[in-house]
Amino acid sequence: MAGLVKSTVVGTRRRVTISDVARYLDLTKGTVSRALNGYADISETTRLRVRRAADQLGYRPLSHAQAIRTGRVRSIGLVLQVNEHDGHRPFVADFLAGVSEGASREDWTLTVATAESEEDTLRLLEKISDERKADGFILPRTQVADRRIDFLRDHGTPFVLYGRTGNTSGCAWYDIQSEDAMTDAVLRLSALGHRRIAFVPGGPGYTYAELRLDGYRDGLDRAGLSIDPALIAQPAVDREAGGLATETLLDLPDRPTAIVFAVDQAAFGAYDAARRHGLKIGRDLSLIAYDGIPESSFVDPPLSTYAVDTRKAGERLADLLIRRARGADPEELRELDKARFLNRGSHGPAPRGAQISP
Amino acid sequence: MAGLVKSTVVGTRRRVTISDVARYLDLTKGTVSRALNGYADISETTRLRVRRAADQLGYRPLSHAQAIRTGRVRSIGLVLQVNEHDGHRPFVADFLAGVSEGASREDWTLTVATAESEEDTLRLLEKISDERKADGFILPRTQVADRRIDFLRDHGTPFVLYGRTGNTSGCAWYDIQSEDAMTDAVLRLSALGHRRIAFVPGGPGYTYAELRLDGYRDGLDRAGLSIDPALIAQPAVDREAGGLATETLLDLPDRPTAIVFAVDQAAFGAYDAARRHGLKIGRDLSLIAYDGIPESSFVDPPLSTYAVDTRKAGERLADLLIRRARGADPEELRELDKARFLNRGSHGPAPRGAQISP
DNA sequence: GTTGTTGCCGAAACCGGTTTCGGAAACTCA
DNA sequence: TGAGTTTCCGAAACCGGTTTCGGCAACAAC
Repeated sequence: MAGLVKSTVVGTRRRVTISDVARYLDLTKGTVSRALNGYADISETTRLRVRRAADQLGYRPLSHAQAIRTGRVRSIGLVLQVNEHDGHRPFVADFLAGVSEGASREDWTLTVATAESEEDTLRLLEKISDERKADGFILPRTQVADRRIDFLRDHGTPFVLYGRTGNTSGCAWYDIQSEDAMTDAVLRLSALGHRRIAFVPGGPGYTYAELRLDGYRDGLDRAGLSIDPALIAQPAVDREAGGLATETLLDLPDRPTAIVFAVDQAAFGAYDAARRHGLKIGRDLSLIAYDGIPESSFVDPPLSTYAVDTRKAGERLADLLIRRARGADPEELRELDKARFLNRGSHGPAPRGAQISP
Repeated sequence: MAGLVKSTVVGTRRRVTISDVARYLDLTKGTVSRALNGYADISETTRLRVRRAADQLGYRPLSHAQAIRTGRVRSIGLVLQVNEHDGHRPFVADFLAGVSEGASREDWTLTVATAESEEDTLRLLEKISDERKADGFILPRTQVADRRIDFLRDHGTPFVLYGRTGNTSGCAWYDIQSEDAMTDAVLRLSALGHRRIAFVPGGPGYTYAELRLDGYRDGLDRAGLSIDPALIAQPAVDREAGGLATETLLDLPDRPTAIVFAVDQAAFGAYDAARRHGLKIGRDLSLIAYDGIPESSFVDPPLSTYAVDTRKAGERLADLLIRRARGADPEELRELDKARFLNRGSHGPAPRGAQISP
C-alpha cells in the first residue's frame, strides 16, 4: 500500500503527512493526532481505523514538527570529553550501544558531541540544550565538584549522572559500587596471607577515585590491618604513571607484597616495573585492579580485575534520563550496581619470605 | 543583559523567541529572520542591529522550529553495527570526535544509533531518516555489496561512505588507500630479503578486504615474486582466527618467513602461534599488519603496522556529508588518504636458512 | 418528555520559526 | 519633474504537527 502510494509520484516522493492520513479517512488532522497519541476522547473504533490507515500509508510523524508544540525532541544528549586518559576509550562503543538501546526502547534517539576541555563541554551543553537538540543529558565520569552539574541545574535542563558526586541532592544517578570492589580486593589478598597491601589511586578530582580509596581503607580495616600512608601511592591512570607508582612502592624498605590499582591501565605499568625488578607477577607480587578493559586479559599473567558492564550502565542511564525528562523525582532515580570479579593470574598467595614483618 | 532578562522571570525562565527580538527592535519576526540568515534584502544597518540585539537577549533559534520550514535539522546520522569483530572498537571514540568536530564546524550535530544486525541497521536508517532526526548518514565499514547504499539511494537520503564499494557511481566517499599499504609492506619485506611472504586477509564481504588482497598481490608482482595460493591464508579478523591461520602457514613444507596481516587484531594470533613453534617474531618470523590499534604497541616485540588517522577520517566524512546534503555533486565528493607506517620490531631481515628455496 | 451527562469529533488556535509577495520610500535618469 | 528602478521592510502564508474548546448526538435519569 505504501509502495502504491509512493509509485504514483514519480521522481521525488512526497512524504506522507498527518493531513494525508486525515484526508484519506475523512477526519481532521486534530482527530488523527489525538487518536495516534492515545487521547481518551477518541472512540476505540476510530483509534483502530486511524492506526491502520497510518500504517498502510506509511505515515511517520516528523519528530521536529512534534517538538515545536510539545517542546520535546525525544533525544538524549551526551557530551564526551575526549582529552581524558584513554583507559575508558574501549568502552565508548559499549556505552553507546547501551544508551542507544535504552533510548530506542522508548523511541528516543541519541545526540553525541565531543569536547576537548571542560569549557568546551559546558559550551556544548548550553548550545545543544538551547537549540533543543536534546531534552537532557547523561553526564559520564562525574567529578567531586562538577561544573556541568551546577550549570545544568541552574539551566533547568534534566540530567543523570554516571557516578555519584559530592552533593547529589536533586540529582539522579547510576553508579557501580567500585568501593566495594576495592574492599573485596583487599580482603581477598588478606585471605591469601598478604599483610602489606598497597594502593594506587585513580584520577584526582573524580568521585570514583575518592570512593575507591575509601573502599581500600575499609578493606584494610575489616582485614584487621593498619593503614600505612607509605603504601598509598601517587594517583595513576596510565601505564607510565602506574609504573612509576609501582617503582616507588617497590623501593620501600618494607615493600608491599600486593598492590591494588584503582584502574587497569595503571596496573599495566606494574608489569613493566616488576620485570625490571625481576619479580614474577602473581607469585612475587600480587596485583588486583579495576575496570576489566579488554587488554587486561592479554597481559601475562592475565590481570585479576573487576569488570564493569558498561553496556548495561548506558542502558540504565538512558532509562533514568528519559524518566527524569518526563518529570520523575530525581531522588527516586538512583541505581547502584556491582562489579564482577575476574579471578585471573595476577594475584596469589603471599610469598613466604615477605611475611616476616619487623 | 541576558542575565537581566532572565532574572525578571522568577522560577522557570522563558526562552527568548524570535518574536521577542522583533518586538524589542520594533521589527517583524520575518525581518529578524531574514537579517539573521543573511538575506540580501536587509540593509547592513538593520542586520547589525538585529545581530547585536539577538546576542544581547541571548536568542538562540530552536533547531526543530527551523527544521519545520527548511526541512533540515542540521544533523549527521551514524548507525554503528556493534556485533562486528571489535578490532575497531578502540577507534570509535576517535571517530566520533572527528565527526563531531567536522559537524560542529558547520553548526551541525551528530545523531548516533547502534544496531545488532544488518536488518536492524536498515530499520534504523529508515526510522531516523523518516522521522528526520538526521539529514543524511555516514556509512562506516563499507561492504562490496552494501544494502545500506541501495536502501538510502532508493530512499533519496544523502549519504557518504567510509570506504569505497563495488559500484560507487553516484556515491560520495572517503577512504584510506590501505591497498597501497599492503603493497608497501610486501616491498619492505622483499627488500629485507624475504621471498616467501604470506598474507592473511580480512573479513570477507568488506571492500577493504578485497582491496588489501589486491595490494598484497600487487606488491608481490612489483617485487618480482610469484603468487603462491598456499601463502594466502583463510581470512581472520580476530586473535584466534589469526593464530589458526598462522599455524596453517607455519605447517607448510616451505613455510613463509614473513606474514602480512590485513588487520592488527589477527596479527596478535601470530604471536601466540610463534610462541608455540618456538619462533622469535622479528627474527625468525616477520610480521606487518594494518590498523595501528593501541594494543599493537604493547605486544612484544611491538607490531609493525600502518596507522590510520581515524579522527581525521571522521572529520572529513562529516564535511563531505554536509556538502552532499546541501546538494553538491557526489562525484566531486571523494577523498583518498594514506596510512602511516609504524616501523617497529615485528619485522626484520629474512633468516639466512630460510632463503634456500628449492 | 424534558433535562442533564457523556462520548466523540470538528474547528481553529497555536508552536516558532522561514519564505513569499507586495508596496512605500528613496534613488536614478531623462 | 515625472517615470522607472532599486532598496528595504511589513504582512501574511506556510511548515506539520499538538492541544484547546465547543457543540452535536446519543444516552441516562427523573
